[in-house]
Formats: sequence, structure tokens, C-alpha cells
Amino acid sequence: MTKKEIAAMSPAETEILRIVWELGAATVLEVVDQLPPERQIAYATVQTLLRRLEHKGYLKHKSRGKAHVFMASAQKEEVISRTVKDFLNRLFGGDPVPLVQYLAEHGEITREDIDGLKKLIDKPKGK
Amino acid sequence: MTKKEIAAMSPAETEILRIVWELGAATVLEVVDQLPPERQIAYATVQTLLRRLEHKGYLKHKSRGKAHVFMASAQKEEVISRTVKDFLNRLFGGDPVPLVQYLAEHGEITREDIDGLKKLIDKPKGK
DNA sequence: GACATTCTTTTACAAATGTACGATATCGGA
DNA sequence: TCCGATATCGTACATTTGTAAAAGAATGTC
Repeated sequence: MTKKEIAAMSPAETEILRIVWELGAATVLEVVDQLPPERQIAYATVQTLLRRLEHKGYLKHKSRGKAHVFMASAQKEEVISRTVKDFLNRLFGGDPVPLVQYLAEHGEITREDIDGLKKLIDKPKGK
Repeated sequence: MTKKEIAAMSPAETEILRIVWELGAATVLEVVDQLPPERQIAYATVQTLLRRLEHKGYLKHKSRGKAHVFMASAQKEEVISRTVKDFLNRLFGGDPVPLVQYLAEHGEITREDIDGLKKLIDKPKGK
């Protein structure tokens, strides 16, 4: 039971967490800069979301000068797993096929992507 | 602007909406019965969620005896599209490949599923 | 050292969410 | 027609979420 009961993150928090993951480590400002231009959101708001993510255990931070640099604390893989599974349950009753089907039908994934996937599946666990 | 600005549904609402979709049409009780046993949730709560979904425009209802029978009002395809897209944006920055990759790696989709997908992609738009 | 600048901390607050009780209405019987 | 069973409706309410301003602290600059 080393399972750390980590509180679920909200949609807005997820959005921010993803960016920190992408950047590896980032200050508030760096996260803000990474947001798409159409996403209007104040510096202070991002700051709040980062703080909440830290409280919930998704992030930790250290200081660089006067600024805080945030970085992942919880295991990304684990978090993604939980999140995807939850999403799948709610919208598709747990069945992933309709989801992937949707992505395929709407041109979100290409034939090349699929060929890549096949390889993934064929090699059981290898890196 | 025939785009109906329909308010986003919350996670709990999504869970309920999916069940109505699955059943085609259902009373409160039927939805409750369809929920997994481990999902502890009162009849009245499901009722509230159905009511809210109706207000938001996802459902409509007619009466059968004294009971209300709920059924889809908004286009399912459309709703799923919006929801998946939003999810993808928040957790993966919009790129569907990592999501599908995750599903493949965790045995959520099989080689057979993938073969099926290939066919889907190859036939452009045909029913 | 005083200032402007740049950050963090504190605090706020309306709206949405999850959850559900109690009052009321309705229906099928005895 | 009165009763019990079933449903809906109205209401409630603590939290969480999304959003952010305001106040306080650290820094580099003349």
C-alpha cells in the first residue's frame, strides 16, 4: 500500500501540469509563456494553479533566485495512467476502442502512427 | 452561428450521460441500476445530474406514467468530439499519438483492434 | 540606501460540482 | 376513495474550481 492517495487534478490544473512536464522544470512566467496565445489567463491564476498542484502532490519546487522553479513530483506515467483510465470510464465506460476509433475516423492519427503502434504491441515490454 | 453554445459537462455528468447514451432512453432508476456496484451514489443525486444535463441541453425527457424517461438531445458525435478534443488538449497538448501509444503499451488495445483501425483510415469517409 | 521591478503570499469570491434530504405529486390497488 | 409506493421538485450545502487583485518580500540599479 505504498499507493499515495493523491487528490485528482481539475481540468485547469491538468493543463498547467502538462506544461511543466513538457518543460521539465519551469517558473510561473515560463509556464505562462508556454500557454497558447488564445488562452487568456493571468499570471496570478497560473501561480495559484501551480501552488494547488504542489499541495496535491503533483509538483514540488526549489528556488532559483527569488523565483520558484516547479517540477514534477508524482510519477508522470502513473498520473497519466489514472487520468486516462478515469476519462475512459466516464465517457466510454472503460472501453478504449471507441476512443481510438474516433481518433482514427477524424484523421487525428495517421496510417503511419498505426504502423508504429503495431510495433509497440508486438514487442511486449522491451524498451 | 447555428453553433449551439452548450455548457461543458462535469465529470460526474459525463458518467451519467454515457449511460443514457448506452441505454438509448432511461429513467432515473434505470440509470442507477446501470452504474457499477462500487459506485455509491444516491438516487436523488443521479436525478440531479440528469436534471442538470437536461438544463445544459444534453438531454430531454418525456413522461412514461409518472416517471421521466431521459434521452439524448444534443448530438452524441458532436459532444464526444468536443470532449475528446478538450481532454487531448489538456493532458497531451492536443497530440493524440501519446494517448494511443499509452493505450497500446498498456494492453488496452490489441493487434486486432489496430487492424480494424487501419481499415477505418483507409476508407476515407464511407459509411 | 532608496526605488522600481519582479516574485511570492495572502486573501477573495462567484460559480460549478457532488451529494442528497424532505416535501409534494401521482399511480395502482383494496 | 384512501393508502402505500414511487417519482419528481425544490432546496440545501460544503467543497472545489477558475480567476485574480492586493499586500509583502527579495533584487538589481543609480
